[in-house]
Amino acid sequence: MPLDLHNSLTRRKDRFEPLRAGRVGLYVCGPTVCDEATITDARKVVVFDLLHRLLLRLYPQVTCIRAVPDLAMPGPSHPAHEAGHQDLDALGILRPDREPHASEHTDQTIALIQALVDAGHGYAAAGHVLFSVASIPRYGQLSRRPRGDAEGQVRSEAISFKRDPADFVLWKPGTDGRPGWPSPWGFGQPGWDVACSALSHHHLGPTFDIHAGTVDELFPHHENQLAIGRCVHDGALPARVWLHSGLVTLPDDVPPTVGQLFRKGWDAEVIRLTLLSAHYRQPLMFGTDGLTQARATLDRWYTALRHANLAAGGARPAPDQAPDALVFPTLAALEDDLNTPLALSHLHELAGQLNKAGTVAEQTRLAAALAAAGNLLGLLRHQADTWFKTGLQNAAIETRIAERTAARRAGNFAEADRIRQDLAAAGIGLEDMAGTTTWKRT
RNA sequence: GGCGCGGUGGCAGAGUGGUGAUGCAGCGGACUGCAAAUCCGCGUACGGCGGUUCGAUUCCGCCCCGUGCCUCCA
Repeated sequence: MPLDLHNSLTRRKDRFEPLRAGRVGLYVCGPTVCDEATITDARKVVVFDLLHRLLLRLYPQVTCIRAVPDLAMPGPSHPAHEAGHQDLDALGILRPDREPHASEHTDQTIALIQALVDAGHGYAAAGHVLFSVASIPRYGQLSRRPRGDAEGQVRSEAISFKRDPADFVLWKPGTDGRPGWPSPWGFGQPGWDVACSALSHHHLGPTFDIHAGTVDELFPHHENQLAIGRCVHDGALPARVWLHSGLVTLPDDVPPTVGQLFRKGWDAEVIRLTLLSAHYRQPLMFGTDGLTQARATLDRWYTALRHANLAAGGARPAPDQAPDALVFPTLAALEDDLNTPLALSHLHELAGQLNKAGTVAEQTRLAAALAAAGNLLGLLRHQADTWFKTGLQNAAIETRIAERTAARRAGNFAEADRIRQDLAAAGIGLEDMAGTTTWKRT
């Protein structure tokens, strides 16, 4: 089962081959969970979590590193980090193998800067250390940006000690109030780009498989990491595949953080599905309409699963027993550059088949397959009945339903409808099945 | 201005050089005490103008619109 990924370096979809057979290193770059997670952060994290899960399924040994660039507010115990973690865990994110903090790798970062200086790629000037883009043959390879464009030169006058306007900061002198560290070049702090390079180098080595981030980081951040990486490994690329996820547009009707969405009552799976409803490289409009539609979609799938449970006398679907052939189309869609919209269409296909299934055995197979396919995406992790009943006063509702059932049996439909209406007003919808009545929040 | 990315039916959103996914909404039907759920059926969608081609939504050029980056900031 081949995996194809769109590589920003080649600007094509390429067949993925691990550098070392069976072992994959994944580095997720950029600002993550330094504060309460924003929707934009969440998209990146969810998308590359999906990739992480997929890699785990395809390769025996996967190392996922998610960098935390906390130079501005150092320390893994920063309270904001924990809040971010809680939200991300709730979204069903697999914890990366390590989440190195830039603030805890300043020794490695300084060593890396020193190595660059020693090799003639970095130079000190006015308390800074700068990377000399002229010292490598192909700066700009990733972003394909023409060198020396007019405006860049104008802006660079502010830092006139640069040898080349495109040179970027490896170390900068300390400023009052900001965290800093001692170094051979004085007290100060590392540039963001080298810090990330040091993290990936330290945890995954000089060359690893996949470097992932958002498009807005492509230039200059990733370009600079690429340049640094080349210098410490004889010109070889630090990562073979560079992935970029698209940005999120937030309409005014939606709060900017995941935590706020939770507080407004949006379920984690609804948020996750909304984030996966567009292909990861496409721009995503994250609005209430999208959330509403995602919830309707999950309701449809959970309804199918619930009916199958009922038919099977309460048995839950067993995703691990799903026939491979039924799950395969979903997996294949994900292996094709994480084509989540296509994968989701396969879930709909499974749900449709499940709804039409004639026998309990068939329903069991299809329910297992639907759950398994959903799990590939980190979805459908709840028990179906729970999905519809979360947070509600079950006992009281069951009593009312029993009263209504009695009324129906007695032919007192006026009373039955009154109870239905009462419950509907309380946000409870009733569903009369063959021999029983189920309910759900609406 | 430079370098990118995108514009698909009412909405969301894949995909493809030639039988036009999928979901939501809508319309018609089946089922139902009513309803819900479900099932069946229904839609001449590919920003504009040219070009290549037997044939383009899909390839090329130009234009329009939207959006991202253009540096040391996390």
